[in-house]
Amino acid sequence: MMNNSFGKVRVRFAPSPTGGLHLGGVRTVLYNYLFARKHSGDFILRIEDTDQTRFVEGAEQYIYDCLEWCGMIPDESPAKPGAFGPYRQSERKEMYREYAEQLIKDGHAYYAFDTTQQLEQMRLDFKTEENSSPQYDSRIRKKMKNSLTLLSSEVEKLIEEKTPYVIRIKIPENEIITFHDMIHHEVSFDSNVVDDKVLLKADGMPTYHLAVVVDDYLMKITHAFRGEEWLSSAPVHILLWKYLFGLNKMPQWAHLPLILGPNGKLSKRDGAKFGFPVYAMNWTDPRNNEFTEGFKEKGFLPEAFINLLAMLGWNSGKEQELFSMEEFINDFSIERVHKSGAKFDYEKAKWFNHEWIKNSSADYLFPLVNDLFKNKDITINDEVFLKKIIDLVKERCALIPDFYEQAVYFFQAPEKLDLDTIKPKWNEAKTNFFETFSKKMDEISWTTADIENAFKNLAAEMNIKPGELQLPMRIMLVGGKFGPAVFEIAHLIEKEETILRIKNALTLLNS
RNA sequence: GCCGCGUUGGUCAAGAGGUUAAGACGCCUCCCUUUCACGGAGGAAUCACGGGUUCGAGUCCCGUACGUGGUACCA
Repeated sequence: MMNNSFGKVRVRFAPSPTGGLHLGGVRTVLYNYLFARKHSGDFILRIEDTDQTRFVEGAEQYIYDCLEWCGMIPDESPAKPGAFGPYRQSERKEMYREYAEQLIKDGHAYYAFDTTQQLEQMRLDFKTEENSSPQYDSRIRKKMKNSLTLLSSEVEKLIEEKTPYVIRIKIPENEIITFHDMIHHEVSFDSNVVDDKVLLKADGMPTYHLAVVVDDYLMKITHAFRGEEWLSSAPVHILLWKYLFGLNKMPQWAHLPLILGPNGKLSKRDGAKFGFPVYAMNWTDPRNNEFTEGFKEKGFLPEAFINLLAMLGWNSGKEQELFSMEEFINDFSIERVHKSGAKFDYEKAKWFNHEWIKNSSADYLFPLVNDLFKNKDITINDEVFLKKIIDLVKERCALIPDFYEQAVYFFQAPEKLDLDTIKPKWNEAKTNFFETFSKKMDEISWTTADIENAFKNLAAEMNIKPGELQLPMRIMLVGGKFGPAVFEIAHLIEKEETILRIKNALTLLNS
């Protein structure tokens, strides 16, 4: 897909490094990434750190880590500069001013000297019932302290005296600003309800509005995808493009629908409240040590995370729900992204992960499960054995940590036995059976089939239904009512361990 | 308040004027399995509301309601 005067497709993800990367953010990256790959374009990471008061230590590195975990490495970024650097807006500070000055020269912007207090006063003074929050607009600006109301000599004087000022865009009156959005199609705004946004702040830094337009131009961005929360400020950006570079050079816009929580917009509070992660990876805010859980650490596979995110707001039109990144790249189209926000459903998210775990090989899962056990102080020496166990239990695991409960009894005797389920029906005959069975084990060649045969033959001999013995056997070995075939388990934990666990259980049952 | 955007089962969604309104998650029943899961077969459950347009509307138009975003020298 070609765009305007540029050849190659270039898209960007432009987060501000303020900490955490939530579901919606990752999905924005994803759609950018898929689009870039689909059209053999470039995927750029630009750090939008123009608000120096919100800088958070480690936040940029965290973004790289998340992108790497998800398998979406940018082609150009602060860490891997291309030909359009620098890639941090704070390092581009000097580039923005000339564009702001140009706008003033052309009559599309002006200096404003109002202090914060004066702005607050204005909002108070002009507040009415019909207008609960007055904006700095075409009507109000005539009453404020700016280069539109001041004499040019006064303006020069103020600037000479180093009076702090900002540069504001001068929104035209009575214009309908219309633009095409790849998802929403035609969107239009009345310029009379758009305010004169600050373009250049008193500290010389641009606001998002100026920076995004200038950088998208300078970086030759062809398609700009961002969250729908930006739709309301789109008219400012459109105007800026028109005044600065020409609408024909403007990237195509796509405003992505929001991802919602169980009641309304998704917040990190929802995570704590409903017990699901909202960030890609664990994040601890260095300012207050506030911890927010991540999908990675919760036990999600990155493939599953990507998969579930992609399906939240986009659909291929086919029945297929499980997609690899390659398949997504192949099938993705921005036109099929939905207009409306999607509510995040943790149950469905787990289903995706479960499917991915089931479909993953033991080789792939091994490092994750191995780490899990290591963190629980269980060292596994036999890699081949663990992989066998992984294949045996993976269909029972929705999240990686589930492997612990589902497999720990292969490595150590269960700490607690669910005796309550067998005690009511326990009797001497059963004790007798298990004692006899333990003694007979030496005669059994220790294969799953032989154990089962011996077990069933003895049950028949002693006139007990095998079914009444199998559950007790399971609880003795596993601790609870779960896990794969019980004779398979006996086979895998070996004869001595089997005898030992039966013996211990018998002691408990008869005490 | 004002402005923008949106609205198909509880959730994700297919659907682009004529369908018995797909499919998935979750829930329920049954089968498989004398465990749990996997797998298989069924089931309950939806076009926000009201007006138009049309022979015919989930699909087009208008209004209302509801949701959501913006309304910062934050992004």
